[in-house]
Amino acid sequence: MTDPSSPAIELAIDRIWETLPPLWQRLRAAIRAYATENFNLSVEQFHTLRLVRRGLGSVSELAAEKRISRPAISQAVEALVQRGLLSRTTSLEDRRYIRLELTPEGQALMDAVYQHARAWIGAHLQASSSEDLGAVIQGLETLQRLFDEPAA
Amino acid sequence: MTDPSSPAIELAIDRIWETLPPLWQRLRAAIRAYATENFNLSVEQFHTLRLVRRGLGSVSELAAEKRISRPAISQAVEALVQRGLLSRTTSLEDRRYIRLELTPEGQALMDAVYQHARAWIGAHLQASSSEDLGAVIQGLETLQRLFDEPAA
DNA sequence: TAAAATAGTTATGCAGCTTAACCATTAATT
DNA sequence: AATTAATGGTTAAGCTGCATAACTATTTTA
Repeated sequence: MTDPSSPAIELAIDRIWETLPPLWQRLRAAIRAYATENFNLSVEQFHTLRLVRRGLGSVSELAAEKRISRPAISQAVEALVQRGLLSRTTSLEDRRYIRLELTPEGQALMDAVYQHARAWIGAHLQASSSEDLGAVIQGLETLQRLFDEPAA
Repeated sequence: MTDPSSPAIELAIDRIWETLPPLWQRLRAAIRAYATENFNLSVEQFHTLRLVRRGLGSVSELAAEKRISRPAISQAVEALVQRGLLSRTTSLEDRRYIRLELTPEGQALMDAVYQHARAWIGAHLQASSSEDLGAVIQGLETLQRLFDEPAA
């Protein structure tokens, strides 16, 4: 444990502010440039499909993960179903529950976009030493662990 | 330099994907909960004010930093000027240029919200060892450096 | 069996972004 | 010096993504 107002914490807070928002903006911009142009897919739609691909299989789960309302996800899912990228299947055990899955077309589209996003990230990481990569990986792992749960 | 398709790069890419979006979502949610409730200020408005506070002083600079269109920033700025949080001053040297500044009220509001956001981050970092903090700081510094420029 | 909880949708409205078209001012071209 | 191009900013119209409120359908609980 560390003193709440220690200089190290202050430093980390500033670093988070200076790094996270711009990096996220850039990643979004890179995806937007590719996905909208080639597939007419928005960043948020990509994000939603990505979570389904990762195994989140219902409106409620998606809403919780993205920290937005269920209606918002419901509408986003509807559009993706209309486009044939997602499928909805009512569960037989619990008929309230509607399972979401990528269609084959959705799969293929995600493979392409995800591939491109990885290439974009990879292009930046190519200029890095192995020490750099280690630092990035370890720093992000630590961040993930620290922020995974609600604050103490 | 590292091989573009090395396992370490792949690992870093996955880690970025798994960490960045959820962390950003959570930070946004924390700001939203506080800033909208107490000041009726949206996350994007906060973000814009924050950049002005950091020294970005024109519509074009803000648009470039946020990677969005000038009209979008222009409208956002207009709303903030209406609310008395930002001031616009036409430059005397170059009369196309309109300098943006926080008003005293804007300053005060930013101090309060920023303070709260820092507290939110700090609350998570309290549970961290000094090694954790070091890893976070170094990892983010490295990320910032690697992504600061366009990809090679 | 009635009440409460859970999963999802529909309706309505607002905020924030886009592109296209525009004005004003300054810099570059000739 | 006059014309053209570039820069900084705004206005207009339209779309996406989000919110809350109110609703249906199903399952759980009391």
